[in-house]
Amino acid sequence: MDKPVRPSRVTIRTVAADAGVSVAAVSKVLRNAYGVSEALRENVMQSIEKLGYRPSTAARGMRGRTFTVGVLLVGMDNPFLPPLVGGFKRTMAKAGYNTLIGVGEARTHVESALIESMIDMRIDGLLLIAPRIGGEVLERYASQVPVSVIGHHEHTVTTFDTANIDDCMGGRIATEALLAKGYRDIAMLSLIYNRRKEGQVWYERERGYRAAMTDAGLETSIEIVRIAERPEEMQPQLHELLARPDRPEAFFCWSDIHGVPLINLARRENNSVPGDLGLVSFDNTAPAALPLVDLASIDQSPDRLGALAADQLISRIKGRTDARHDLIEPSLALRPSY
Amino acid sequence: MDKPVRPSRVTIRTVAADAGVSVAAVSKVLRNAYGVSEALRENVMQSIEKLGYRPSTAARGMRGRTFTVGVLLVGMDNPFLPPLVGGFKRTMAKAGYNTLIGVGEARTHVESALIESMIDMRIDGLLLIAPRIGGEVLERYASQVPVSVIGHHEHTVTTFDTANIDDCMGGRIATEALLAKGYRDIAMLSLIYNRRKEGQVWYERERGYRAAMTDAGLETSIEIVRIAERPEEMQPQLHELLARPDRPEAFFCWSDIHGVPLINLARRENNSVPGDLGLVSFDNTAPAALPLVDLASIDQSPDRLGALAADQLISRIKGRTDARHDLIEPSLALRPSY
DNA sequence: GTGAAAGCGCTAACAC
DNA sequence: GTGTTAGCGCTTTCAC
Repeated sequence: MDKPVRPSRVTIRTVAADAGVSVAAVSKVLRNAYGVSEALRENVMQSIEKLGYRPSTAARGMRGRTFTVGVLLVGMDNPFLPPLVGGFKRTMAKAGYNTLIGVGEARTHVESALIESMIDMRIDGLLLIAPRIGGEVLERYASQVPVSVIGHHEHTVTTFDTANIDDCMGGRIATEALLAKGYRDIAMLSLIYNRRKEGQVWYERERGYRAAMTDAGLETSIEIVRIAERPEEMQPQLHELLARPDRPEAFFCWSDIHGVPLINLARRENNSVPGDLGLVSFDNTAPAALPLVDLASIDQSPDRLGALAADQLISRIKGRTDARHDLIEPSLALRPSY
Repeated sequence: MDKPVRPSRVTIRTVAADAGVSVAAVSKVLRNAYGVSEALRENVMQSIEKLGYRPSTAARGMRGRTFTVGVLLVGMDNPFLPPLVGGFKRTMAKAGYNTLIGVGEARTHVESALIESMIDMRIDGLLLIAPRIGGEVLERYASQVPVSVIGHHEHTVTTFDTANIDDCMGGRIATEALLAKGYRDIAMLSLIYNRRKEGQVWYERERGYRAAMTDAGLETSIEIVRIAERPEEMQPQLHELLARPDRPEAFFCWSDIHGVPLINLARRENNSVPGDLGLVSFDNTAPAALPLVDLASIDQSPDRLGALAADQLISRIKGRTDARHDLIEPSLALRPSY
């Protein structure tokens, strides 16, 4: 009474029997392998259709490919992710791959557990989006399965691929847009960090900001304000920032994660944006585009980025062993917030 | 050169050899089965630890449980989903289950393919969130794997479980909130549909709206405006609605999917909300809570809903065969939009 | 309490 | 061009 009753499964053997051929023949038809006559293929396909046969991914995983790839997300909350995953999925689907997603909840050990679990299911490839775990650990996983990483600049690594937008250039473009409007006292809103900053997207964006300020001869005005990521901590920090007597004229926000709450709070506290405050943000997510928000933001072409990572993964699954580290050019979604 | 080299895997046999016991013994320790001495268990655990052994989910799937469950999402865009999936994941994790997610892209055949793929991986259970496919097809899947469904009222079905908030009551609460403020000419914004309406959440919400209006003696004022879901089509329809000479005083929106764009557009076109227009929406997603939006919305307690579905699935995996159809009570997130 | 052995459904050599 | 067969890594009787 403890084991649910299931109708006995249609296996490759059922199909073989029905079509009057060997299991090897069926397997070959399934995998489009060479050495099957048109007649046999037709015959087998008919049986498959008739019996509603579907190969067991689990069993496949024990020998060859599962035709399934995994995606690891930090969390589901960032509205930047849906279009990215969409672009990835579509490209993988065209190549005949299924996509399964795991959510790491921004906790390192959950993330590792999920990655291992996917590897243990014998997925054929793995896309990691803004993983918390560092390069060395990633290399270990990359030795077990083809890996592509988005949101983590590792240009020297050879064991896995990376796809990113040029975050440094994005920071530069955003800052230069503010400079072109005449702002001079421009600060950047970035992230509080406790781990290594090299390779992090926000750090690259900081580099772009610094470069643009320096080129404009404003290195003395460079100021990076670090704000928490979790809403409860972020709000009071943003509030405090807006109340500063020496508040900068304008902010470049490393992400809409900070940018959208900031413009909301600023306007709510009767600052006109632009006017009292200039704001350019990063990621160009849906909330930034809401008419009541209307926040200028650097666009990452997330769908293209996802498709790019998919291309990398596909070619790596096919056998490529040298690394690709691709960058996409960012652009600014112009909106009247600065 | 076409096959990537992988270090040979640590299998159950490696562990058995290292610990000097049989594979059966290792398997039993792994599954906490009866009939293993404390000494043997200790011994095996040590080898597992030492070798960094992880059982292959794929191989497990061929015989027993995979300790993995699947979630099928319509799409990733709805900000209502992250907290729901979070609640589900956490409860499943406590029971020792991994959660993998598939995205159906609101297309029926993608959805079916994904469900079948997960079943073919031998997941132990399946959570379907607002599936496009109908009850009959769901029953077929439910015969292959334990299934729980959110966002689809099917109170009579016995082969799978459902977890929902009481959408009808939600519609009633929202409408009554508007009535209490003195609005009388209240319309509802709902969905254009081409498939069956029974069991759909928006239809349940419509029922609640109708009931509240009728109870208030306003059945003659009942009006349901149907709006498209895709942004490109939605925008002009909302615009047209706001421009109507006989525009109702207030709207109950079936979801923030319509509610958030509507309040944005209304204010952008210089309507004061509330004042010129009263608005109560449904789902209480993050964008509704933005200070510049500040839209009253029915809260579904998505985390509790996810946890509820997880409980259902766990008990069904354990062998329960009678159906559970649970409802959660909705509440109104009070905000000054009406 | 422990181990030997028979599969689970598939793929891929290899033989015919 | 087609079939035979040996596993893949695990679970699970059933002897001992």
